[in-house]
This record gives sequence, C-alpha cells and structure tokens, in this order.
Amino acid sequence: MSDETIFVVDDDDDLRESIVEILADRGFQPIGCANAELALQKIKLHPPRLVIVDYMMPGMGGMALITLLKKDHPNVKIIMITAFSTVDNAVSAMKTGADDYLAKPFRRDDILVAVRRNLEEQKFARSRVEPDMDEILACLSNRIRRQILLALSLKKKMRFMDMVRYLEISDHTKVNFHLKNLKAGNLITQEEEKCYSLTSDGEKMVDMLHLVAQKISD
Amino acid sequence: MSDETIFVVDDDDDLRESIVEILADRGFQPIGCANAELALQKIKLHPPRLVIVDYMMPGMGGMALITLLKKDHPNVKIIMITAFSTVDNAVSAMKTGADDYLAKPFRRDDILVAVRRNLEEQKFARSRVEPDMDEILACLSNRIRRQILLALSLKKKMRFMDMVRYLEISDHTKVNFHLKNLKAGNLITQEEEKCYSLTSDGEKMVDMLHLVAQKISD
DNA sequence: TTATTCGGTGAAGAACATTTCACTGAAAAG
DNA sequence: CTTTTCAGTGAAATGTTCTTCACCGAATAA
Repeated sequence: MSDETIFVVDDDDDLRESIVEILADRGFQPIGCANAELALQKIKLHPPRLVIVDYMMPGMGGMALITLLKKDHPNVKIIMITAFSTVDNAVSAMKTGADDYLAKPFRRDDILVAVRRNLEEQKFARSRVEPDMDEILACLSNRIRRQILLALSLKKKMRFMDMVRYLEISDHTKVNFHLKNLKAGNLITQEEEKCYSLTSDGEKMVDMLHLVAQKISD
Repeated sequence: MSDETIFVVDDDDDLRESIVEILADRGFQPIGCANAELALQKIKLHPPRLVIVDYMMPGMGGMALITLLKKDHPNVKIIMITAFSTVDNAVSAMKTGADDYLAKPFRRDDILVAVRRNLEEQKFARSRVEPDMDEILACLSNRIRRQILLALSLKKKMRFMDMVRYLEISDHTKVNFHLKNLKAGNLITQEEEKCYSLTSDGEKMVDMLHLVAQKISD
C-alpha cells in the first residue's frame, strides 16, 4: 500500500472525475474506477490505504465491494458516499466495514476533511498495534531471563551472587548480562541495598508465563 | 550444584560416617556435617543436588533446616532420616519439603536406592521444565510471524502471494522465511492447494497472543 | 509465443543476541 | 594486612536470526 494512493469507485463519471481532481490537487494520487469489478482487480495489484466507494452502482454494489475489500485488506479505510442517504443505510454501511459516510452532494472540503481524518486514523492504528509486544516477547524468549523472573517472584528480593548460585551458572557476568537486560526492559529493579526485585510489569510477566505454560500443556 | 555432591547432616557421628562411607563407595561425593548450622554455611558455598537430613538434632532441627534449604534452593532434593518415625512426622516432613523419608535403622541398600531414585527424579524434573517454551516464545517474538498467525486466524486459509500483499512486505522471500519458520514450529500447515492455514497449535498461539496483549495493556 | 505472476530455493551478508574473557574497586573475612 | 568474595564494566568472539540477492521452474495472461 503506497501511502497516498486513493481509489475512487463511482459510476457517475462527472462526480468521480471531480473527486479525483480535488484529491490530485492536494497531492494525493487518486485512481478512478467506474465499477466495483474493475476496482477489485486494480486494488488487488496495488492495495491502497483508502478507498472511496459509491453506495449504488450497476453490477456489484458498494456494499458488496466493501465486504470483499475488508476481507482481503482489513486495514484499508473506506469512505462511502451516497445520494440516497438514510440513517439505516449509514448504519448498515458502517457495520459492513465502511469507516466514514458522506451524503451527496458534499462540498470540496467535506471530502478532503474525511480523507485526511481517515488517513490519520489509519496511521495511528498502524503505529499503535502492539507497541511493546516485540520487546516483551523477545525478553521472555530467553530461558535464563525467565528463570530470573520466576526466581524473583518466588523470593521477592535477591542479591546478585545469590541469584548466580540459584541459577547454577558459573559465569556471573552472564547472569549480569540478563539482569541488565531485564532492568532495561523495566521488568526488575535494583534499589535497596543492591537487591534485585520485580517491578509491577515484571509481576505481570510472571503471571503471563504461567498462563502461557498452562496454554501450552493443553 | 555439582552433580554428585551429597550433604549428610546428622549429629550421630557413627551413623553419619557410615552413610558417608556407603555413598563414597558408590562414587558419590558425600560431605558430612554434624549440625544444621554448619550444613547451611557449607551448602551456601557449594549447593548440592541432594541433602540427607536427620530429623532430630541439637540446635536447629531437621525440619527447620529443610525449610531454609527449600527456600534458597527449591530444586534440591531432601531425604529425611529419623529414629522416631511416625506417620504424622513423615507427612509433616514431606509437607515441609522433604522428598523422601527413611526410618532408622535402615539397610545399606535402602539409603542407596533412595539417593539414586531422588537424583533420577531431579534430573527428570530438570529436563522437563518448560520443554518448548523457548521455541514458542522465540517464534512469537517476531512481529511478522505474529502478523501471519493473526492473519490466518482471521482468514482460515491464505495463498502465498495473498499473504505477502496482506502483510505489505515487498520481498516475498522474507515472508517465505517466516512461513517456513512457522511450519517448522508446527504452528501452520500448507496442505490443500498450497494454501496455508493454522494448525491446532497455531490456534492456541493466537489465543495466547490475545491473552498476552490483554495482560500487557493492564 | 512471450511476458508476467506465482511460489518457491539457497547462499551471502547484515544485524542482533549471547557468551567469554580480562580486568576493576569495594567490602568482608582470615 | 593479605586474601577472598561481591558486584560489576567493557571489549572481543561467537552464535542466531533476519534480510537481501540472484535465480528457478510452473502456471497463467496478453
């Protein structure tokens, strides 16, 4: 999905061209399609971030189109436009997967505002998806680090060399490496008298480990 | 914990020396201690896999000792020996953390059998701990692989290039790499008509991802 | 028929994670 | 007062994982 490509699917040539022009003016890269079938073909080859769909079209209608689109590209934003706007239509469009809904006739700015808002929302959604999941799972993917967390959940506080002995690892610098790692991930702290202990995030991780272990063993 | 070191904690010099001798004969490396306090000191410096503890001793008793031992070394195996054996004592010893319980007087072989059995059990416990946890968490620690799993949980079946487009990754060989990875981990299969789909393990992983996501976001 | 898309493989290298090594200064024990 | 233990640091070596590149044959479309 290239960033600024936008499909405009409408059988009304005048309206479609006019929307394309408005968008092109503002630096977007609109691609017009006169019907849903053509749109599906082109979109398959070059999925956009945003699609503007007319409600009523000969052949496949707008509702059918957005159903198919959302199935293949759940992240794409869809703005539905329609001449026969009713509350029911709007609601069912939104339920089907449309992200916004504009009644014709609309002003030049209406469509631009809607487009910008939806692109923004998408950017946000894109960045929000699992912000720390990566870090956390990477952290837990190491056996030694898991052992440290479990040890701390058992004992609350441990001094460095106690931990080393507990883990039965001869090289204490190795343990130190993983402790630093966990400290960096904010799962443990080392405050009072050099003692290590779990943070609240660390406790959550321990909970999770138990959940995971349970899941794994059916 | 060196593999074959065994502590023998008993105030009865004759019995202690006799046990030490029996064990040494069989290639173990027994270390005798006449009281619990001394044992704790030595064990701290060199934690063993197995400790044999007398129930009744002047100063710190055997029960107190195993409580402390299990606190610092939950994995150590403890065999309790006692002259005044009752069911109640046996039960409470086991509840406190003893792993085995022998009534005096016992034959040379009784102690050897108990020692060997407990060392075996420990070896087993040691290897059993989270057998695949490593693999699984490593697998989930990659964002692309998580996305693939989620995509498949959404669509049931996907063909290769559909997946590539869905993920919006330009290099299809990269996607292939992760698909192979997931296949190797038995989380997805590719059976009918080249379509990829989740295995039952894969579905469990998806469940887990949701659990984890929930946990993380408080 | 020719080009394009699909669905790969395998090798090389970059990037990242982990381990090992050599060394430190501070505190505690002997 | 000397030695040992504690609790580190930082660099280098190693190991693993991930990405990129170059290529392939089969199927499909133009």
